[in-house]
Amino acid sequence: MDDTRHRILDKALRAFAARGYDAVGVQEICSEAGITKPSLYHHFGNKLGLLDAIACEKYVPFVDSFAERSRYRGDLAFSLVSGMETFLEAGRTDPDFARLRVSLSFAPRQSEQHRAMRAPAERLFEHARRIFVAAARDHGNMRGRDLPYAASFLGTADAYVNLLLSGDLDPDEEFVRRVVHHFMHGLFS
Amino acid sequence: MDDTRHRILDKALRAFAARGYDAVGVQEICSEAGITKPSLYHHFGNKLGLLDAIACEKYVPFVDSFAERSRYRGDLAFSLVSGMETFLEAGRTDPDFARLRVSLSFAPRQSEQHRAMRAPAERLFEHARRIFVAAARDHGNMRGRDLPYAASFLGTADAYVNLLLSGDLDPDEEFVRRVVHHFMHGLFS
DNA sequence: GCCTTTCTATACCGATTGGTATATCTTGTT
DNA sequence: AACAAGATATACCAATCGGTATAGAAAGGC
Repeated sequence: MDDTRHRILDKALRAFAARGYDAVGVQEICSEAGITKPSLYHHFGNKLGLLDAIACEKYVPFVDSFAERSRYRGDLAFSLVSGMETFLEAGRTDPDFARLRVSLSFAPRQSEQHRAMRAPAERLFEHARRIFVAAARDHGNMRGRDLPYAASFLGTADAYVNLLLSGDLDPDEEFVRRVVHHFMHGLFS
Repeated sequence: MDDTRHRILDKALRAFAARGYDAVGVQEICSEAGITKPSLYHHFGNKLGLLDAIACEKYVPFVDSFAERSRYRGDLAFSLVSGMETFLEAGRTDPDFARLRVSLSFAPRQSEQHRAMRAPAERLFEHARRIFVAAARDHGNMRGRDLPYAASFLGTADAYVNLLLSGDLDPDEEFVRRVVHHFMHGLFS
């Protein structure tokens, strides 16, 4: 059944998020999902197929959502607030995926995890970059700095998601607005 | 010999940085170091002992260096530039350790890696926080925001280290100064 | 000389790893 | 009712995992 497939993926995601891809055995996922190994391998091919499915079914939609909501339409603050909200809302609605994504955002380059998540992660970076490239047309002195701006913005976003998932933070709208205000106008404003 | 111990740790660090702690077997580290398992276990007790040694002999000095160089002495820009330089210089002088540290900065909380690096990582965060707590005495409207400021600063620093290690960035002094300027005064200045 | 301590290698351990050959069961189609 | 196709289980595989019991070198103190 398709319900089985969903249950397997759910348990796998939870385990990967809690202890990391390599530390979780296939057998454990099967036990948690109440099935046996051949069933898992029927649906996903191999262990890496679980990550691929997560990339396709979770990461890609997340990137799409970020791309659409943060697209520059002439108001940089609006794009950055929307983008940051996308990150934080995803952390609330699907904390397991958010934790996995954050933990893999700086993963070792030769690891299987990094390879599986690489494509959507790079797309995410490109979309963040586009915001600043587009905004530089209206704000000349931003020109040519889109790479460090994108890296800084995403690094900051991941740091806040990490705080959120740790329970050290419960960001409301006002918080997000202030965070972006800091990013745009500095510490003292 | 003490030289053996150092060689083991060096190979372990390189492998962990490239592919992740769980993906690297003890046997592989031994082969790389040109020794056998009992020798490794004599020096480090168990596999986790390798991470503990890295935490003690690499992470702790890094945190100490950051704490001393970034200590607030009345000039926030100077502290932040010094702190950022500590990160980037460490990425240049010891890229393997830097890659491992960055890859573990958002590691799953229940993983062995996270537990081993937790203490120095939390100390690093506390020292970053202290900068902003101290600076808030001179700049009143920063007060009470030290947690998000520290998270954002460290997230940004890790993002730049990650770019540096990927070869997408070769930050000079001017770059660091501008990054901190952005952090303090915003995008447009 | 001898003895103790530190270090290293041979050879092995049980447990778990990812993965599969084969058979059975379920389900919709004709 | 017969059949085909997808889904699940039993039982197994070789390989690798982290770790160790035992014994032989090496080295310093006496």
